[in-house]
Amino acid sequence: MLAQDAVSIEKASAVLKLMGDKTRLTMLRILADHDCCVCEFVEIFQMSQPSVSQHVRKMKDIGMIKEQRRGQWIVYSLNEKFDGYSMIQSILKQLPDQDHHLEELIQKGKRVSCN
Amino acid sequence: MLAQDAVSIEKASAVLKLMGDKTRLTMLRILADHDCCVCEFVEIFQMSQPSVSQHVRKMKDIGMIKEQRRGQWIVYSLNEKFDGYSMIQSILKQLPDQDHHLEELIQKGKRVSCN
DNA sequence: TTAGTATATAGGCATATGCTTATATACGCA
DNA sequence: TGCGTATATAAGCATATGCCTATATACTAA
Repeated sequence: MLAQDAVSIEKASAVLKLMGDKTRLTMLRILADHDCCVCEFVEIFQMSQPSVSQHVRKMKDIGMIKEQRRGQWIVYSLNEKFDGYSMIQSILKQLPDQDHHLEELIQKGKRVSCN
Repeated sequence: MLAQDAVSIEKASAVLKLMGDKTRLTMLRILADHDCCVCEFVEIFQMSQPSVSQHVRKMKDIGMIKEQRRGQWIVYSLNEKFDGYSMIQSILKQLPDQDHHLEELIQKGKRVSCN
């Protein structure tokens, strides 16, 4: 059972490395509850759009998150088919939810995705 | 229950950052089953002793591992009192055991600690 | 087609990281 | 005490990382 779910050290270290950045970890924790697009992350982290795009790209490249175009926006979400998905989830569920960021976003009228 | 065990994003990202290095992650996976000293890691990773010491130091500084002098050697082990301990364990148990490294060590007659 | 918005990519820069060699410190034992 | 072994620290270097600005691309809607 454990062996079945086992992820290689190489893969795991790559995943953990990406999760070792505070910004990305927060993004992932948010994505665990809410899909988001780049412009929402820009607002939440008060960071330049290219910086957000780069963080998102790294996570997408490795397969942790997936994208779905929705009109003008590209909505990102956790990729439940990623073979490190259960590890990611087991980590994220030990972190405090980041709903305050979403609430702030809504208050500002900047929430885009609807889920 | 989750909230009780929750680790801050800051703390978690610091832990995950350290775990995001393949060498350190392997060390931790080994330590989950066997205490080890620096010279054993040097043998296992075929890496300079200062490099090993630096990896170990980072993990000790943050509190993930603890040390115990045993005569000439300093034996390192996971620190079960670390407040991210359960997160670390939940990650490590999803990784393949690294017993082959220990076996090789014993075969070479380089195993030091006895547990 | 054109303007506006969302996102991606390119290039540059400051800092962080991981490794090395050289050296210092700590302990065990003759 | 003095030597051998184990570990830590210092300094240097090459590469990686995360951020920025500038610019390109993609889509919507007038």
